Amino acid sequence: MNNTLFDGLNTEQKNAVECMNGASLVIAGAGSGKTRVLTCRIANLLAHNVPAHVILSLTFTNKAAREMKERIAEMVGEDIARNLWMGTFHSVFAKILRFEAHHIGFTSNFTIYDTQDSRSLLGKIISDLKLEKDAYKPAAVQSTISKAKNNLITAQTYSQNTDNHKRDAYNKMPEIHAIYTQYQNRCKKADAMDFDDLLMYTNILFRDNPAVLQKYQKRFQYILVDEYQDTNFSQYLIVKKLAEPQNNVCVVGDDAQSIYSFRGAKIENIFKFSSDYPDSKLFKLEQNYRSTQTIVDAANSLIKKNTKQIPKHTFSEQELGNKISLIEFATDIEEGIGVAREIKNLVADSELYKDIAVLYRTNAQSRILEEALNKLHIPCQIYGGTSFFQRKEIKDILSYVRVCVNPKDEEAISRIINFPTRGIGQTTVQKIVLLAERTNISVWDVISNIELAGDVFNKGTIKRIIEFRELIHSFRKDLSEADAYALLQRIVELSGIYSFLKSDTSIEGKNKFDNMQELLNGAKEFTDEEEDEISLADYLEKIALLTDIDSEDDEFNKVTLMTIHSAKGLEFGHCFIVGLEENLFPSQMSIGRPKDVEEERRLFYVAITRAKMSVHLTYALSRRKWGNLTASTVSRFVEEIDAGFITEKNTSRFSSQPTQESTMFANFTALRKEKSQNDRFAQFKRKQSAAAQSNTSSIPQFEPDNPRDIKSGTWVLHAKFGRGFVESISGTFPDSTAVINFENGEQKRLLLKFAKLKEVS
DNA sequence: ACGTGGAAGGTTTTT
DNA sequence: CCTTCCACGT
Repeated sequence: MNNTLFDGLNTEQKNAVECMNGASLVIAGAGSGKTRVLTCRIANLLAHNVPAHVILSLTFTNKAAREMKERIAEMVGEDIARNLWMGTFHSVFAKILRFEAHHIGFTSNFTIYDTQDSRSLLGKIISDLKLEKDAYKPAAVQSTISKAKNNLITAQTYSQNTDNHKRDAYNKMPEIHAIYTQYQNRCKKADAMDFDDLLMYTNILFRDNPAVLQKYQKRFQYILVDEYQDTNFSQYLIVKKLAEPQNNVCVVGDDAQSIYSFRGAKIENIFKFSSDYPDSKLFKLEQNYRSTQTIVDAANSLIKKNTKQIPKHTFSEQELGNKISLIEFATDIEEGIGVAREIKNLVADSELYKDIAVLYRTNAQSRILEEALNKLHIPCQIYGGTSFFQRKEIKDILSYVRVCVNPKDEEAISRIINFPTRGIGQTTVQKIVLLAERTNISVWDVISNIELAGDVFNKGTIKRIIEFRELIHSFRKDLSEADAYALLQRIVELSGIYSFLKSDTSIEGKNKFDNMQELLNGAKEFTDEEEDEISLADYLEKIALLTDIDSEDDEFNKVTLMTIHSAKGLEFGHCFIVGLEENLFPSQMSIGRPKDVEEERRLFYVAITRAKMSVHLTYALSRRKWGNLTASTVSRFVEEIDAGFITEKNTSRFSSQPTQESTMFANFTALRKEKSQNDRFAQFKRKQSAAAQSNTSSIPQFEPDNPRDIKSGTWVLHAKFGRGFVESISGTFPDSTAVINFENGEQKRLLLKFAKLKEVS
């Protein structure tokens, strides 16, 4: 039919694309062109007159969905591609749940609680139930409940099951069932769902409403699932139910890359696909088009050590390539510097920064690496860590929006009821919550009828609560008319957040103020960008389900720093995999549990196979943990790669002189205070406002230098103040300040990161 | 009600 | 090391 569709596909890929009906399992090794197969398969369906809106394609990140949509749009046109249902499980089914919310006792404006929100609620419940908080750690309780939800065990079934009771008693947390039950009640009363609820309630919706299920079964005639090896039971069942009865379901995955079991993912899903769908076809994509032969063979030699696998033989016909280098360092700091130096070497060999990635097991490792790269002036971008939207000031502002959209949102109310402080203290809040509990209404309902509780609160308190209520009411009035940006602007102003942050003159406070501005700019951009009428609820949902990978854009030439988990599905020319030490990678948590070590091994496999050209492994003999130096040994995984693929370089013997080392160390400890750089959203916005500022100035336009490069004792140009002499620089980036004597006679102390200075001779 | 300071406690990985 | 929690003073 459409021959161009199949151009350049190998036989197996072609077969996988061509097969339209029935169930198919595509085992796609790393770099085997699986995204291509998925996009071509969808394009092929469209070419056979399958309407776009009956195709549901579930991806692992929103970014993957966006990119796939773009590629399909190039093939079949934007008008058609836009009608495809494409996104993560969470975002697609959140959308559906909003349509169908009334069936399960929610409104379409329900809030999505993030990990922080749900943990905070759990903490409250634990203290409400008067349980020992030493035994009941919110994080542990949260993960137990999360696991239950991912296996579709509701609070009710959980409470009835004696096995759960036994296990919880063994873990010294016998009351988890009570916490779970109350947690679900509180969430429902708050019209809120956590991430796991999105999937669980989807299952409940389909289970209890056959007509609704039928509607979506009819709508989604073709279902595609990417990264199937990382689906959990809840997701598995959604797919299974929706696909019935035609079972036009195509799942793509690689058992060797299953790395999310901590989140409930079941590698078994991919193992048993063929028995779940007895008529299913199996396609194996075994040729790796991404990496050199050495990389593929080395990765294979590693993954062989795992016991249970779907048999496959992945191979590369690319060049043989360099061996994998292995470098030992004396300390974690030297490891960072060593990696930075190696990157310099690559760049000297005309490689681009953006084709290089540094991958690590834990986010905590990122700082030292970032410092080292900064030190050698290597541009880099960190993904993950505390995201912009999780910062306190941002969450506080967004909590106002959340309360406007859904006043029952208890977590949001408790964040803002006394922020900025308006004389409604802890005791008052506790009383309100207690009253809500006792009368079985929401916290907002109590606030709405606070006048009736004259015996519980004194007059002044009631007055203040009413003021708060009226404030929210005034925002809600504008909800339908004002766009996200306009309302946010009103919120920060009328709530007092604007003046509160403005009056905080500490460097931290300035940072927060700046973040607030960035949030507003981001909202403006969002409202401007979207063609359709966008509600605040949409804005919130977008933010709630955002991943840091989602906001990635490749236009900057920077080295990528990220966890291996985040690197899933990505590829880079050259990969540095750092911290290959026992108890770090494999993680300490996994050691002793063979199943977990296998997952760590798969994680290492994923890391290696991200690279096209070269892989560099590093480890340090000592590493700082909680401020203490701890000795470490090389990871078992390194030795599991066939030695023939590795060349060893030992630099720990050539480490710097003690004196140099100690000064270097001192510098780094000073640098360590550096924070908040790891946020691409913020950086992106900073860039934008920099551009905006230089346009409005009366001084000739100029490109500011990197603020890190500004030295004291030099002449600089400032957009507003003109020429000036840098008297001194103090503090560490990004909080470093410069005292500058300007030619107009003014002396200013400026935060370097905002000052937009350019050195002049 | 609210800010401060000192002590304790906490690290995988993420939608 | 860095964050969070609690007790105390205002």
